[in-house]
This record gives sequence, structure tokens and C-alpha cells, in this order.
Amino acid sequence: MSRQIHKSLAAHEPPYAVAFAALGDETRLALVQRLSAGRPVSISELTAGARITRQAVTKHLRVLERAGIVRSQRWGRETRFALDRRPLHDLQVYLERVGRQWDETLGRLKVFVEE
Amino acid sequence: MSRQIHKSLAAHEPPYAVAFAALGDETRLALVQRLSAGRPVSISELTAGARITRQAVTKHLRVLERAGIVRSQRWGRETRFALDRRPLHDLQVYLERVGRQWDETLGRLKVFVEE
DNA sequence: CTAATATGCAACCTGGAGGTTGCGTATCAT
DNA sequence: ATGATACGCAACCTCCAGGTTGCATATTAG
Repeated sequence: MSRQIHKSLAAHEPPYAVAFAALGDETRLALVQRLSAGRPVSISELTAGARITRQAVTKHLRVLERAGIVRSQRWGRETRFALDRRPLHDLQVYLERVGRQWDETLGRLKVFVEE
Repeated sequence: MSRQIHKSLAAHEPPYAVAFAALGDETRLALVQRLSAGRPVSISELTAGARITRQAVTKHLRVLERAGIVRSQRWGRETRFALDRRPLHDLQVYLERVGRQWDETLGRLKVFVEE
């Protein structure tokens, strides 16, 4: 899309695309679900029962971390990950805004038609 | 992610991951923005001013369409795309739910601690 | 102290995402 | 009728996401 649009949108806004992309994977969505309970969970525990390797799980967690959705903290020999709700809330607000913009524009359009 | 968790979550729910993934690209997010005005827009118009080829734009639009976020309709020689707000709203609700689950679980935890 | 546990790091593999070009075909404008 | 416009289809290219394996290292358990 035009460079102008892109720039104007991404200028000082959070990197929505990155966050959405982080959620755009079944495995990572499942991880988010699992962490949504609030309790920090270690990599091993998150890997337990999974069909993929611990390394793969780790990579997914790092993706979520770079997107700001999750934070990690070492606890002895294990690394525990916890959810951060703020970026998720930001996405929610973003989606609301898109819907609202639709309403407003369509509202104006309706007024125009009715005149 | 254990198979059980995955299945129980994805069983009859919308394919959230697919929708999130569709939004997880700057170009496609820009397209969504542009369509959020409500007016159906043709591929050519969406391509105008973009730095990528019409074909690339088309591919992105198809991705959005498969995710249900956008719908296409032929209008003479052009194909116009329009936004569908429902899937976006579903995502919004999904994100709300994650946040709410956090609150509830943490609430329970707090009660437990205080007893 | 020693074995088991929990991770990190790095190399490596493979498929598909994102992009391009070329060409064929409706449809619209003149 | 004819040229310009708006697409679709298909082949092709490149790079990186998602996954694995192997090995080294720090912690904890007994």
C-alpha cells in the first residue's frame, strides 16, 4: 500500500502487525491460552504433552516475547513465561477502532444519501 | 501445546489463528485500514500508489478473503473488495475473553491467598 | 559428589509466504 | 472496431518461519 499510508499509520503506533502475526499461529495461540491463567509457567511445563520439541516451544515463546505479549524471567534453573495483557488490550482497541471507523463513514454516507 | 488443549479449543471455534495471521502483515493491515471506510474498492485502486505489484496486492486480498475478513464481488471488469466486520469483532471478543480469564483466575488466586 | 533436570546456542533442513514477470482474456471507452 | 483498462492464471525466485538434532552449561535432587 502507499508509502504515505503506511508511514502515517505506523509512525508512532505500536507494531500491530507484529503482534497480530505473533497470534497468527495455532501453537502460539495455545500458549497464550495456557498463560492466560496468569500463573508464570516454565518452558518444560509448557512443552509437556506438546507434539513438538522444547526448542520449538522456546522459539514460539521468543516470538511472543518480541511482540511484547509475554515476558520471561529466570527462576533458578527454569525460565518462566507470563502473559502481559496490555498489548492484547491494545489490539482489542485497535479492532474496535476499525469497526468504529466503519460506522462513522457509513453514517456519513447514509446522511448524504438521505439528503 | 498438548493435543487435548489444542483440540478442545479449536474444535468448534472460528479459526482465530488464521484471522490473526491475516492481520499479521503490514501490507494487509494497511488494506484493512483502507477498506474500513466501508466503500468497496477495486484491486486497481488498492494497488494505486502501492510499492508492490497488482498481483501481490491480489494475493494479499485473497488471504484476507480466505480469513473471512474481506469479501469480493465482480463489478463489470473490476473486482471490488469490501470489509466484513464480523470476523474482526470475533477477534475482539476473543481478546476480551483472554483478558477476562486472567482476571477471574487471578481473582480466585487472590481469594485463596487471603484465606 | 553425581545424576537428573531445565535451558541456551548453533547448525541444519524444508515448505510456503511474499514477490515478480509474462501472457491471455474480458470489459469499457472512443 | 480497436486500444486501453482490469483482471486471472501460472511459472518462477528468494528468504525466512517452524521444526529438528546435537552439544554445552547451570541448577537441583539424592
